[in-house]
Amino acid sequence: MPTRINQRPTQRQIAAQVGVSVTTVSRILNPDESHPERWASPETVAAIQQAAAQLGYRHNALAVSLRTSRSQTVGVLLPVVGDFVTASIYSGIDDVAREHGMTALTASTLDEPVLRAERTFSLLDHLVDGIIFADAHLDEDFLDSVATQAVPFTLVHRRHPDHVCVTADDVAAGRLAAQHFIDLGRRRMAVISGPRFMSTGVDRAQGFVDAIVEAGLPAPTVFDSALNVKSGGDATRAMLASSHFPDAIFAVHDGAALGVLSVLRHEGLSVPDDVAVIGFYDTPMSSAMELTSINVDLNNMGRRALELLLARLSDQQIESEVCPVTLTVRRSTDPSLPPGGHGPTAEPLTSTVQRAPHPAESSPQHVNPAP
Amino acid sequence: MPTRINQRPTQRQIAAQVGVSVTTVSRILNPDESHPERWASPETVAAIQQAAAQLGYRHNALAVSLRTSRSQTVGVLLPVVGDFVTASIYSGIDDVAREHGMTALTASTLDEPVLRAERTFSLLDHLVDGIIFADAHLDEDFLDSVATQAVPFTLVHRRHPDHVCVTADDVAAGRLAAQHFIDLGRRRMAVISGPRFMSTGVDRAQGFVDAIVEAGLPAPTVFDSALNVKSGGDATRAMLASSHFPDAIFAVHDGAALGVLSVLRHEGLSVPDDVAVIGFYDTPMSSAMELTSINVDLNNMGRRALELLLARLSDQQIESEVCPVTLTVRRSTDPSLPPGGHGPTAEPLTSTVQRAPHPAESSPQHVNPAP
DNA sequence: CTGAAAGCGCTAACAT
DNA sequence: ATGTTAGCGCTTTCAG
Repeated sequence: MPTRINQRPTQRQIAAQVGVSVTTVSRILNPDESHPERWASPETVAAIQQAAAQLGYRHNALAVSLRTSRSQTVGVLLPVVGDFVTASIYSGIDDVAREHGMTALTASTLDEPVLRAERTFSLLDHLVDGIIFADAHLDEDFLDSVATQAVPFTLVHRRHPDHVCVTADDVAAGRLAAQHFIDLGRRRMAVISGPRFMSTGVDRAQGFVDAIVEAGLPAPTVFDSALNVKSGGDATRAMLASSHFPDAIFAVHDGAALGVLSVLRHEGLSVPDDVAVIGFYDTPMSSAMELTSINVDLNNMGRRALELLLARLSDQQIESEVCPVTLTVRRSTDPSLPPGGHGPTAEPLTSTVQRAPHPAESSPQHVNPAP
Repeated sequence: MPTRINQRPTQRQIAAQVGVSVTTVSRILNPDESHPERWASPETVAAIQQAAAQLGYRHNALAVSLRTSRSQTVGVLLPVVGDFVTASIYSGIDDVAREHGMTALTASTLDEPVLRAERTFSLLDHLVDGIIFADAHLDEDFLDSVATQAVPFTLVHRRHPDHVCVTADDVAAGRLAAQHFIDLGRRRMAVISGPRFMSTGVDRAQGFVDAIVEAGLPAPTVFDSALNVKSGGDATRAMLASSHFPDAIFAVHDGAALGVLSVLRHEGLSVPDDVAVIGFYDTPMSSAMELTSINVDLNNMGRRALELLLARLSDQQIESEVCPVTLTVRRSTDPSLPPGGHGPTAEPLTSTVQRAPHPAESSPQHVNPAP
């Protein structure tokens, strides 16, 4: 029984107990793939394994890292923790990390350069084997300075022209939204983008504007925003106050789109009759609010970002990847769809435009009388 | 200029460059609080500091930890990463960690016992100085087994009877919701709680039921749910299908409340005329949806959880803490309030019940014509 | 004021 | 099949 209460058992303890050297213990506890398995006699192996189990031995990750100068750890820099987008990306990263017996250390940077540098260095202090940046700024040169260090990295979600990244096909997404509005016969478009340093908003807005201009329609107005509920609402109020009132709004973030819907509703405007709205990320809120939204597999983007990084750590050549996007149509653009929408969010299919499925019947609910 | 491209500089390099021993370098780079500053001659100090700066020296956190058996690191176990609640708690923890020059390592457990154990051990392998569990289960004994290790821990958000924790005043919150409904003249109440192993839902439902029964009203029905949009909607449909249709629903999570609102709306029911709704956590969505919600300072809960843990690490005696809750009233219970609600979420005041402020005028919006 | 020596827990040549 | 030796980068007695 592992009744030890204070000290983690060491290989030395095992060695002493079994009567062998620490080297042997180390070898047994780290079965080397290359050499079959004749590193020790069956008895020794058994004895060591039994002692290890009995003492509750666990590797000291720090000692191993120090010795091997490989920490089996990757750092992940997130702009914020706790929003649907970064959480989904992180989740994919974390899955891959676990599959490879690695640990993902996270840090949030709030998109503040000082904090970002501080946290990056902190990760490096912990000898991370690599870093994934989910908070790249288009205009920054910080990443170049990181490239100076011996630690490889990849970017995810937001791109930077000079580095390997895994992004959504943001330009295509913008075009997809534009085409949908055009198909619906809308003429006066607006797009709520994000800060200029985020490639996501910039690229989406670019694709949106391009497609509309190419269609011979008036160029849409682009609003910068902070990509949250409040700023989405603010942007909408600004639109309402302007002379150029739109009949279609594309918000590059569902949070902002919620702000849009909320303000429109309270101004007595009908969605989609007066204004059609498209959001981004197809969050659970999208389906609850029946919001047409663009879907991208964020989880998989995270996965790929780490997989690329690991490939890079194995000295493979790696290249940027662009992930496909789809449009899930709901009642915020197409009132002919059946109401509801509390079923599971539509799965992305092979086609780029799909209808939301008829909401699934509610599963039988376990009801409990009050105690 | 730090043009090194491959190796982190070590104290040995500095020592060699300056012409002193590593011991001296170490002393200078770790100014000891107790001894004023006469550890080295001013020249040596200057030379070392200059060399360190020039080489871009940084501590090797692993080596330091291994030597001192103090990692300046705490582990945080979250049920999920990426939801508003855990993110807010984590944010408070992270702030305190930074203030103390520590690093917070996170891991998500999805409330799965196997994953939780695995991740906890992984944290211990990294020699964390302490752990904060945000994912306690009421019925588990896993924490007891962790207590066997030499690593101290605290709980946050969810409580466990046997361990120190920082929680919201969940029972009071339930009573607050009940009293508000009672004041509004509602009679047929329901509460959407969470899984039975979460103290949060259990305690809130308990307070809610108690207050209602004490008021001489019929005991509310308690629905278990997964505390997300879909399950909130499912529970609502179950209510609609039952004979006991409520005129007031308390959901112990805003996500579930969104599902409630969504289903009610599509069933053609008016909120709050037909059904009043109260949510929990006062998320940004609350104000966008004009949802009356209970507010608790999650960020501060996180702060306190780590502050208590640090106190514990300094051998101080620590005790559980309960954080106050407030009710922010919006139109989902009180239609007399002005419409809107896109302003900032109401700040909790000293009183326990407050009205949402009149929505702030939208700040001037920076509008950019399309490029 | 400074240095020599020991060692945290572990792995990796290099023996034998 | 196993042990010896050396050392990752750092801190910490203990001597000078």
